[in-house]
Amino acid sequence: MNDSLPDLSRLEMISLRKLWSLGEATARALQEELNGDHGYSTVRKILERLEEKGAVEKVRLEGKAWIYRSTVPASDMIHKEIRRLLDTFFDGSAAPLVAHLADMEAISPEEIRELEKNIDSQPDNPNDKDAREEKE
Amino acid sequence: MNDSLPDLSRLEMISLRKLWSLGEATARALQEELNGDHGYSTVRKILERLEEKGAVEKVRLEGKAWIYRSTVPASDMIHKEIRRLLDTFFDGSAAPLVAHLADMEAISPEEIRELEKNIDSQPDNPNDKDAREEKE
DNA sequence: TATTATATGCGACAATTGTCGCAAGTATGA
DNA sequence: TCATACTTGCGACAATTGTCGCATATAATA
Repeated sequence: MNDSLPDLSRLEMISLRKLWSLGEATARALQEELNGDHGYSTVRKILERLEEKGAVEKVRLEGKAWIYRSTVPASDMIHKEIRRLLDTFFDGSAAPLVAHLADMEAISPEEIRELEKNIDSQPDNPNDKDAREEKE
Repeated sequence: MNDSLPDLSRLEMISLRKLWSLGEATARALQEELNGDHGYSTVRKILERLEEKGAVEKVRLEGKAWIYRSTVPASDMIHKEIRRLLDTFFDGSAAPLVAHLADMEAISPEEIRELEKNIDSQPDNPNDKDAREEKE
């Protein structure tokens, strides 16, 4: 039901993902988790914006530094992104994605075929817009 | 192979995708294909930028209007985007994506299990000697 | 041919995104 | 207690993205 998940930029998404993995972290810890690909100030700004967007919260202080934690369920956000990819490239249907996955990963064709059958028989993807339906 | 695919914005991606479907199209036709969600000037600007990025070319004139066509293979671009999603959320591995897909689409568990096995046995995860985690 | 649509080339702009720098506050150890 | 190390709070900026408007050019047609 979380259709109110915030829109995040690519870097914000990557950062949030790291937070999910870490559980919680200081800006410094996150910066390190990002392999130093981004400066400390940059990471702090990202965290600041994630907080503004309501995707993260300052939990408490560890010494002098704030500790952050994600406030959005990983699965919800991931589903939303998968949905976006599905909508963008395949009119919302999952079967073509699996086909591409097979092409990329060389998954055995038989299983893919069965899988596709199952996906196609699902009453879940009208062309797009909102077909937000879940069960959690 | 084509790692030199241009980085496109969300709207540019959506537009390019429509061009793949249409084969080729004028700015006007594309604008209509986008369901009027975006103004004519906006669509023209998107096309202009896609051309600057080398993702699209002006093919010829139809009357007074330019006709555009994608210059990048759909599959390459789609693979790149799938890869991005995989890298962002699953350290590059496809199995978790399929699991989420199953959760979203209610694909039968058995087939997913087999599929996952196949994906995991593939040599697809170079740079990331990652860790397996999440899935709540 | 003069009018009327419709395109084009370009410029403009606000919002978003990725990047930093710096003054000022604070925990810690010498 | 003071210096050192590390934080925070903010501001700044350039690049990107999404959106348009307008003057000019041109095809269609009255």
